[in-house]
Formats: sequence, structure tokens, C-alpha cells
Amino acid sequence: MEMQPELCRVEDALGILVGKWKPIILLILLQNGTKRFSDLKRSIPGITQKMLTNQLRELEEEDIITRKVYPQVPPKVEYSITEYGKSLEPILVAMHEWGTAHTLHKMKKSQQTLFRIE
Amino acid sequence: MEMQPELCRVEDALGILVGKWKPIILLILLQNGTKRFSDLKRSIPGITQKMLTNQLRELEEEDIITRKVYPQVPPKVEYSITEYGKSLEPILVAMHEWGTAHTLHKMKKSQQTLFRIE
DNA sequence: CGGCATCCTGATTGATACTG
DNA sequence: CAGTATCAATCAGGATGCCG
Repeated sequence: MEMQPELCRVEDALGILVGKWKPIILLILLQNGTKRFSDLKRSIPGITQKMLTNQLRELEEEDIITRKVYPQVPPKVEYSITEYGKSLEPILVAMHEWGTAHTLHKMKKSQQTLFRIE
Repeated sequence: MEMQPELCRVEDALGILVGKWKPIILLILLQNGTKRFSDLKRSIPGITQKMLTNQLRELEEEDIITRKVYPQVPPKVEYSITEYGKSLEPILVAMHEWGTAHTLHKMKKSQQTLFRIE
């Protein structure tokens, strides 16, 4: 395939995926399709409300997810992955697979270090 | 495949790819195998020497590229992609392909906006 | 419940100048 | 040629508090 640096479109995908919590949010929505705000928050240990809102807004802005508000008390807001968002799955899978192999690579590296020290 | 959020290894790949100039550097080295510093700089419009050095160091630290210094005057330093670094190619290709499609998506979106305005 | 507004900190990036 | 050093600017991320 043609992938000249001048025609590099890698940044587009990277721009959408970059954000401390976006990959995990997308993985959850890819697995579940739809989740409400509080469910997401509970599924992602350590995230603050601000950051969850923030990352969701950015993903929504890119049409990767949709936001549905149920006008009721207490409020209920559901987030869903879009068809377009689902198209990111191959990238996330590729990254996950690479990351798994990367773990092994790091283990090998630290073992080599141990050998050198001894 | 197994891709539970708790077992998410996506961040590893993302961490290596994130950096304003890393993807373009990797694409160039994947295509050329080896390039010297000045060639890289010329191939990447807008990058400063500092940032090129910076990003190369980080990639080297992760064993994605290697740095070979020729002790001569004027200095010559060559950067090459490692076998390990080549394993990132599927991710970059997947992102590039997605980015290309993304361009079309954005075009459609702006057209819809135009229709709504008229 | 699901936000938003404010303030704050550290990391990232950049401009510029200098060097072996 | 291939850097390093310094300083400045920008930005992502986080802590906290208030609100309908």
C-alpha cells in the first residue's frame, strides 16, 4: 500500500486514540455497546468525573461515540459506540496484541541486564 | 481474542507511538531501513533538531530503533529500525488506513453541515 | 446522577543560541 | 553534522467544589 510520509494519515487515528483513558473507554464500549456514565466510571478505576466527561466529549466530537440523555430524575446518560467507532477496533486489537508481545520483550531485556550484572 | 479492560495492553503500544513526530519517523525508517540524522531532518518539515534528537532517543530507549555513530569529521550518525521496531508496522498501517477512511468521513460530515445550513 | 467551573501542576513542545 | 543548553509557551491531566 501507499504510505508515503507526505501522505501520512496516521496522525488522525493517533489523535483520536491519544488521551489517558480513551483506549479503555473504547474497549469497554466495544465490548458492551452501550454503558451509562456511572457504569463507565465504576469500570475504570482511578478516573475522575472530570476526565471521564472530558474524554467522552472528545470521542463524541469525533463521532466515535454517541451520547443519549434521558430527561428524568435522577439523570441518566448513555454512551454508545458508533458504527464508525467500531472501525477503530482493528487498531485497538493490533495495539493490544503488540502490547502483549511487548511485555515479553521487556522481560527478556531485564533478564539480560541481570545476567550482565552477575 | 481476550481483550478485557483489566488486561488491556493497548497503552504499551500507544506509549511508544505517542509523540508528535514518532509516527512519521517510524514510517520513514520502515521504508528506508536506515537514515542519517540530517536526512531525517530534511524528510520531516517543521521538526527542530531538538525534537528530532528527543524523539529518536525515546525510540532508541524502547529498542525500536538503533543509533550508530561513525567517529569521523564531520560526524555521521545513522538511525535504523530494529526487527522489534518492525513489529509496529501493522499498527501503523492500520492507523494509516483508518486515517485515510477518516478523511472521507470528515468530508461527508462537513457536507451534511452545508446541507443543513442551506 | 451527571455534569460544569476554577485553579493548579507537571510534562511536552518549541525558539534560539552555542559547540566538538 | 549532530548535537546540547536554556528559556518560554502550551497543554493534558488532576483536585476540588458547586449545581439542576
